[in-house]
Amino acid sequence: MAKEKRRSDCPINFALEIFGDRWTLLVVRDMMFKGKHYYSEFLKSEEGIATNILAQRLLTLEESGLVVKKNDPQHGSKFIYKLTKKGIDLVPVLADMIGWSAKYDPLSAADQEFIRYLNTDREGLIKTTSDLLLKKIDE
Amino acid sequence: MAKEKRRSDCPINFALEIFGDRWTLLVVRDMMFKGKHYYSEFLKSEEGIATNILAQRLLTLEESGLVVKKNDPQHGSKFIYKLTKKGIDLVPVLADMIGWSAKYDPLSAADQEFIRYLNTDREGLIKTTSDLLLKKIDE
DNA sequence: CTGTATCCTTAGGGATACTG
DNA sequence: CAGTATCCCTAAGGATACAG
Repeated sequence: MAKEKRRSDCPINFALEIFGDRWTLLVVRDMMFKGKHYYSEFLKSEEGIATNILAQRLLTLEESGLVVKKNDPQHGSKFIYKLTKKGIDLVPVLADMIGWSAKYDPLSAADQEFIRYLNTDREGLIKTTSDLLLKKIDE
Repeated sequence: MAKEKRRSDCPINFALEIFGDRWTLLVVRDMMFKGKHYYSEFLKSEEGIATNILAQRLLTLEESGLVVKKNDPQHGSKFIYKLTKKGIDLVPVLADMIGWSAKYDPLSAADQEFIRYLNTDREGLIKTTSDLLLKKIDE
């Protein structure tokens, strides 16, 4: 967890060093498309992330500035995790990944409405999704 | 390397199981944006991939159908690696990753012309890049 | 509920030597 | 040149227990 020297200044490498692993983007997905905000909600996702891994990824997501952790006024002792603008700006990347998988994965469980929206009005989809998330930042 | 059971049918998970690691997309990047086609060219990239890792990733990329390996008629004993349509269809994902990193990485070495093209005419950029790569398939 | 801590196993990966 | 094969070490990750 100590800060490692980056391997290069290539933008693809920069992105990979933040979310180039098999768990980080699943947590982002949960916040981005499934409206999840709580630790216990992430834990319940079907891929079955381990509690120590989840805690670790939430921490690095926070350190990278993609996520903020706040005390949740509503639920008292609970914490709430939200995407920042920097995190929300990954909507296009995730959306395109979904589109690609929907095209090539025979078993894809992608939401068909989402895919049609993506294919007919990508800009609109991204704006709608992003605006919804941006509004949540200040709640 | 044995086929593992997938963790879920989520499209994001599908994508991550193919290229959700710290090396695969760097190899794809080399083919997609740097015009690299040979093993030795990938080895030379500045991130310094190890030879065993490179061989392994090229194999899984082939198995996933993103890359094809052919004997290179020009160079005799050499092999040439090319992106397939399935691989080329990742251009939007990589392009958006580059755009995101260029925005948030202070040290980003992203090509400025590329970024301006991306921000002013994303569709055009994707089409130009993809068409170029598609033409190579049958060479 | 939200994590830490621990233990243990496996996968990832660097270095290097070697083969067709 | 294009890999394989080793060796060895570290990081990733699963299971489970426990603490604030």
